[in-house]
Amino acid sequence: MKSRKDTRSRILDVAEALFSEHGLERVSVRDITKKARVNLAAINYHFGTKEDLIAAVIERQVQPVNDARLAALEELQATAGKRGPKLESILEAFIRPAVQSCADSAVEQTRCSKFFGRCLSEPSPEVENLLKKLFEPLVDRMGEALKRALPRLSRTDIFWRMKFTYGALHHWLLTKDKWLPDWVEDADLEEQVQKLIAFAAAGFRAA
Amino acid sequence: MKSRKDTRSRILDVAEALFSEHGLERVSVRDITKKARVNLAAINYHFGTKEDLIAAVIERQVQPVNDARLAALEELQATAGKRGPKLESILEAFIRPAVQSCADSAVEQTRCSKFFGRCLSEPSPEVENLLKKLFEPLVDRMGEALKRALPRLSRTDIFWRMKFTYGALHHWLLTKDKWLPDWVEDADLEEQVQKLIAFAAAGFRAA
DNA sequence: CGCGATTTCATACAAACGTTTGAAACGGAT
DNA sequence: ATCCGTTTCAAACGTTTGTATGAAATCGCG
Repeated sequence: MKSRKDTRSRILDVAEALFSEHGLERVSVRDITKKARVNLAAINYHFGTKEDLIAAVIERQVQPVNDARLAALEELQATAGKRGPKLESILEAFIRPAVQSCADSAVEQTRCSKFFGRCLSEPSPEVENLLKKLFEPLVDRMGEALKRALPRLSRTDIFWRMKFTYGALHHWLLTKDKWLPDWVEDADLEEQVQKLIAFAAAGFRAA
Repeated sequence: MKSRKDTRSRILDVAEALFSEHGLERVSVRDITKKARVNLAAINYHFGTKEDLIAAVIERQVQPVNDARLAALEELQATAGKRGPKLESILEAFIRPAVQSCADSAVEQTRCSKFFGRCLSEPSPEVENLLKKLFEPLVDRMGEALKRALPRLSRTDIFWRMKFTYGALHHWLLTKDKWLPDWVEDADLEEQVQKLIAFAAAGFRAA
């Protein structure tokens, strides 16, 4: 019972890293098993199919981030006044866990960000449904909180602006270390987070 | 000389459609040749490798959009006062051509949008370099125009906010017809364009 | 220890992949 | 009609893919 979890989680780690770096489709089960130094059959034994492995990696990556988002949101609402939490705080509750989860993986800061971004454009129907399942509750709660912070905005407007914010966040995570002109002052991560929050907050407050 | 262009462009059309729908990696040359009703070897004959075909599709899709963006930008600057074009106009010059190119393809409105979004997360180094080449001049010109419209903003800030806007645009294009809650009022395309422009403009104007 | 269940292993399989080949069909110019 | 360059074709190539198999190894437990 010891080495099972060892193999299983080693596969998950390596798969996450490789998927992040090269995309879900370009990585073969052989690439994973070789780098994880486990037998080729281990993936099918532990996860079933490659698709199931992908789902497991996504779930392990996305679930805690969205849980953290929901937790941050609840804490905000618990400590907020009768008018609910401030817009910037809500956006931070949404943005920071995604960024944080990257910093946590220590070894390679960009890994999670990249993987995070990848998921969104992988068109396999299974992945799509999984993502829908993982994000639906979050979208609902975020929508409620934002509606309270911006009562003049319609639910539809909030929905679209959430989508815009979402896109900004993920495109930033996916490409923030790429195509950087040399004249860009090397802003650290925290600074960029603040810039994004300010940008989205202003966008939400647009007339 | 007649049927050559016929075959070539039929391959390009089908490839664009299939890549958009299923992603660059999940579509095989056999899928393309079968749907285009051309011989299997036609792709290698006309384009070289599959990678070269991908590059050709991307170039055919992205180049005219970016050309239209640059043209719109130049026209704006020609007719603008001494303070340069308005922020909203600059953003519209950036956003609308991408949307327009989708509407143009008539048959399937979502096709281009999807393909557009796909390119960004396909990590092949060749694709990356091609995209860099295709976007670099646009990023430069946009940066200049925005710097004139927002003189108080640093070039770095403009760069990041352009990235955010870019992400919002492409994520919207990629997912606007997906995961739509039933309570979202069916806003038409033009309305959504205006929402995005307003959102980004406010974001750019943030303190 | 010895037994039953779990995990690892080397190997094999069929299918799908991108690409190549050489001959056949075609086009327009002479 | 003949010729030459271009384009199409059916067939095959060697890899690589995801998955399956059955035996060996390893484990916890009585």
